Amino acid sequence: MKVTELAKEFGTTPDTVRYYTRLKLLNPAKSENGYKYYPLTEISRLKFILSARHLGFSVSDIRHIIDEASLGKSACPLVRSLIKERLADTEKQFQAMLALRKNMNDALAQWDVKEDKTPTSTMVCHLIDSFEPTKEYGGSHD
Amino acid sequence: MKVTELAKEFGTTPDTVRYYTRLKLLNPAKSENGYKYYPLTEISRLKFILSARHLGFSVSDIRHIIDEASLGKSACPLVRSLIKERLADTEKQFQAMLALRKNMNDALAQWDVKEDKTPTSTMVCHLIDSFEPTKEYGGSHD
DNA sequence: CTTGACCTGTGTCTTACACACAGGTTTAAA
DNA sequence: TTTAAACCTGTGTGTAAGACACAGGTCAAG
Repeated sequence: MKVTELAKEFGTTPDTVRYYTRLKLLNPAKSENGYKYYPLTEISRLKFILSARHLGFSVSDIRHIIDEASLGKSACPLVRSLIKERLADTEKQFQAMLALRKNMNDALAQWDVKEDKTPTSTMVCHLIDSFEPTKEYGGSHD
Repeated sequence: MKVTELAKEFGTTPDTVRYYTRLKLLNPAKSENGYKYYPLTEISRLKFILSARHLGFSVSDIRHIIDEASLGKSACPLVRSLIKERLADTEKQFQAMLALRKNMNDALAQWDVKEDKTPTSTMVCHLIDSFEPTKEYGGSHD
């Protein structure tokens, strides 16, 4: 399979396939014309990489996992351990986004009843300057 | 005020202050010794920038807002318009994180009852390979 | 006057690709 | 058969928002 074929097969982009290839996560054969051809092992490896990405693993994680597996060892323990870290990261980001979203919605609501004002030397926009986060609890969890 | 003082005052880092200064969002005076000194107008401008960042505006957005205000015009209409875009972006990312988090939790649960396996030429880790997203509805909203 | 704590600018690094570009290759039509 | 479209190649750069490094200047205290 060639780059674009492969990309389409798995619903990704040629650039992504090239990217992984650049990082040597994929190792295609090169035909005489200079084109890259991906044999079955590389095809299933791409599938693996994409699945792992969908599970929140970073490309660097994936590299470590592949390295482990290529030593003949089971990568499963590493995978189990890594996903817990990534889940914790995701949870943090998720909470941050939750708070951000709330702030944004609160701002929209507050601003609805405020008029526009012209700026001064110390005030670019009073909407933003006067916004208050509507704190519900003092964040003491971090 | 000097860089580090300013950063501490608003709970950010000197690097962040320097970054905004590099982008000319802040325009400190330079004293003879070469140090940067931030007068009151710049101090309140930093406060503005940080508030805007907390509301999900990008640095680029902020630049546009400041540009608008520096023409003497009210930046409020722009601000109202931009935050709606950013809120939509945030909502999208939020939903994506929600789905990711679910996938990760599902994976953890599924894997709990699976044993480790050694890799083969076409399988790096069966945990990842065999993971199924537990789709609840066919995502047809984008 | 020296030590240590601050400051300076500038340059590089990060993530996971997307996009650009100059040029080689293949394919299908003319 | 010529040629033009449609593919492919590697490599280089851009992205967001800073973090970190580094060589060197400056300042307060002992």
